[in-house]
Amino acid sequence: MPELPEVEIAARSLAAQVVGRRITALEKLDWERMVETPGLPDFCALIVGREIASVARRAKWLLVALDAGWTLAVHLRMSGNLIVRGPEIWPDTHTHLVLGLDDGRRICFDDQRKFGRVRLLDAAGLRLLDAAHGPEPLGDTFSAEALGRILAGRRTKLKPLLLDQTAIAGIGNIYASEALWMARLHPQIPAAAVPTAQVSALHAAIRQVLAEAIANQGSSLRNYRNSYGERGRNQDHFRVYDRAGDPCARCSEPIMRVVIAQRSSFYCPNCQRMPVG
DNA sequence: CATTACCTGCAA
DNA sequence: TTGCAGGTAATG
Repeated sequence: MPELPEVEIAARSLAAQVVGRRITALEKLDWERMVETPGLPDFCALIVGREIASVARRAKWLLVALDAGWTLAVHLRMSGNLIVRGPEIWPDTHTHLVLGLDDGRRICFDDQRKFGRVRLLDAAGLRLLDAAHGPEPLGDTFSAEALGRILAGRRTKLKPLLLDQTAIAGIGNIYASEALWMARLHPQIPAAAVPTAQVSALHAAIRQVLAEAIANQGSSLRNYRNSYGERGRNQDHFRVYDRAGDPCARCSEPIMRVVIAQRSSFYCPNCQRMPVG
């Protein structure tokens, strides 16, 4: 479910509610596989008593910085949400991890499909997590030239490369299709075959699509909610994602759905042509 | 590169 | 009943 924009909104809405609060208890954990590291006794012992210093995002990871140098790293995967609830609301069957706070509220990790994961990392662990990901597409270092270097020499298809978190961080299945439509690039073009002018177009498209989605509070197709439990509205602005058969906004040709690297992909067969050859 | 696995729920 | 879902890791 959540890609960069959704995780960004989740981080912001969580920060607004919990920075400065102290974690007083691990009140519920009914899906132990959710905690990847450290082991459960250590996780519980280390997290209780920590104060929340800040909340940030790296790639699709939520980073909750705690005191004493620890960071709670949370990956929402397909259906996870971090939602802050008051003491009067006891969460539902999809709430698998609950952190009690010193003001009586709780941070609830809801996850219908149970793919979400958390890690409690020290500074070294955080550096490793960071180093495992490509550049932030909305960051200063992500230039058109930087994107060109990422594409150069790669024989993989363009869309799967956009989904590779070690190449570029944070892009998922929705925004890959959306950015390719905006840049008029066929999703199956070999990455190295993208013409230079189109590399610039793709760079701009990636940034525009992600920035628009953040401005719209993320996309809520099914499960996604911010940390207040509210839906995003970017799903009302998709140009191609989940719109097979609809007319292209540029040329009215019907949008196609194809499967590339085992993922649904949406594109306009007229606007997004493969170069000849 | 493709397949399978991890899970649950929903719509066709 | 089947297929599909915003992600990722582990296998041939």
